[in-house]
Amino acid sequence: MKQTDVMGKAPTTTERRLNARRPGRPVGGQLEVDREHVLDAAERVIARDGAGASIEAVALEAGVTKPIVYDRVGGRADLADALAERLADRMVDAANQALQSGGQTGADTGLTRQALTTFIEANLQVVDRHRDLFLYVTGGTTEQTALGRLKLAERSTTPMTRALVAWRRGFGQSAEVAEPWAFGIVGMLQMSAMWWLTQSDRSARDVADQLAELLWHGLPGGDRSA
Amino acid sequence: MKQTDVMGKAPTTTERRLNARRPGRPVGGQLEVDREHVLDAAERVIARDGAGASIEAVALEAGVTKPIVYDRVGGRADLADALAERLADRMVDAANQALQSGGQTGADTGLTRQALTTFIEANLQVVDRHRDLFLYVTGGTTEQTALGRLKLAERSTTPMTRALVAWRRGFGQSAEVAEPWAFGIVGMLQMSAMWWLTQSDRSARDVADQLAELLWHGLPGGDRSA
DNA sequence: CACCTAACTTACTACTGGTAACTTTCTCGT
DNA sequence: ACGAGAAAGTTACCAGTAGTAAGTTAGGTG
Repeated sequence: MKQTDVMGKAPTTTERRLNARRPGRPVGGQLEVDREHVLDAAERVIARDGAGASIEAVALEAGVTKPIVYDRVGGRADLADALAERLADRMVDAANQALQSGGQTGADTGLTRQALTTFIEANLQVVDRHRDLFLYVTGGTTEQTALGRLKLAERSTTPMTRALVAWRRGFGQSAEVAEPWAFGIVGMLQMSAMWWLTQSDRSARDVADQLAELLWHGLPGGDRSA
Repeated sequence: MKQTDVMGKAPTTTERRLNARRPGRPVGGQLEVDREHVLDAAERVIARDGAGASIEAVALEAGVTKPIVYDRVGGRADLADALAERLADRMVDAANQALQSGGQTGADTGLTRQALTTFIEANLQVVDRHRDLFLYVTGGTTEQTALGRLKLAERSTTPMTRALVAWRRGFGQSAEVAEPWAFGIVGMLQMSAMWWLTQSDRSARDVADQLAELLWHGLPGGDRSA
């Protein structure tokens, strides 16, 4: 598998570069391997090999060597961070799309209970579709990645915080609760997703509806007495 | 497993055993190093060195060698599991104690908003007191430990699920929501704790009160219109 | 007493994240 | 035009970790 003679054909730069096994600066400028390329490869590896994927496997899948990965995306914690942002964006997008196709505009207009259910269900389905990525991102032993988990949350919560601020202001109520509420809700969604994925056989819609019920009416439910 | 209580005939049996550096079966029966001893050592190491503590460090702190740790508690995932159970128990205890000293009995009688705040605050304070243990337990890359995180949740949720079932039944409502609600609430608490520990300078009581507000009245707040 | 088993310790494997050192190509000032 | 230095790779390596196999001694048993 060692084709040392390079001059035979003139393959496209990509081909030759990715197979370059000899050290030294590559001919013809920089490798067209950027951050996104590596992140895509990482997602593929994680989807294939599970959440325990190693940096080396990512480099192999991306067709580059390890130091390239470190140059493009940074260390393992940074990789998890970047993937967390992607996943969070996908969740936000899915939720927005679901809300729009349902006739709800989500953030700007009044939030309804129905919209809340839709939002939660969309989130569950994204987690379901990217199961191992979710595990990879929410895992991580070092303190760095523990904070990275917060970053995923932050990315998810930023739009939610904005929506909550507007929502509360619309009722003339203090918006100070917006941030803890947003983090709390995201935590609820993450844990529920984990439970749903591994221990429950209910439908996503059922779980979403039940969580929406809690978030909308609160613990005492519709008719409270205490 | 019985810890063979050796007579005190030989002074410092423990001392000599723990310092035994020569291979072979120890004199005077089995080492009185049981699971609890190792778990205690693990907690000390984590409190001292942070969440990145290694098995080897745990073994050293416990005064034993690595295979002993593997024999007594199992691999790294099992260790995290066991510590998770301990932490969860401590949380439940703290919450119950706070509720009782506040005149509330928590699970059996009617739950009030005030009791909910107390409950949440007690949880936050336990996490604060065992910061690195919390990080250690909620971390972990492998799928095993990811499920272990669920185990922590499960241990916390079991009493809560029971309470919720009773609570809902008391209102003549379906108790099917109890399990997802319990997991969701625990997730909310975990994420909120993380946020509070690392990014917020509010008091535990304030955060607890704000989360209780959400869980009690729901998103629309006291006066809803939508 | 000889031998087998229990209960350790030592020493090792396999792997991982991360980095230093080296090699080649490009660029640019003189 | 040409040589020095910067740029952009690859190789080879290091340190540390989870987990285990093999070796060693004390205790029990026919």
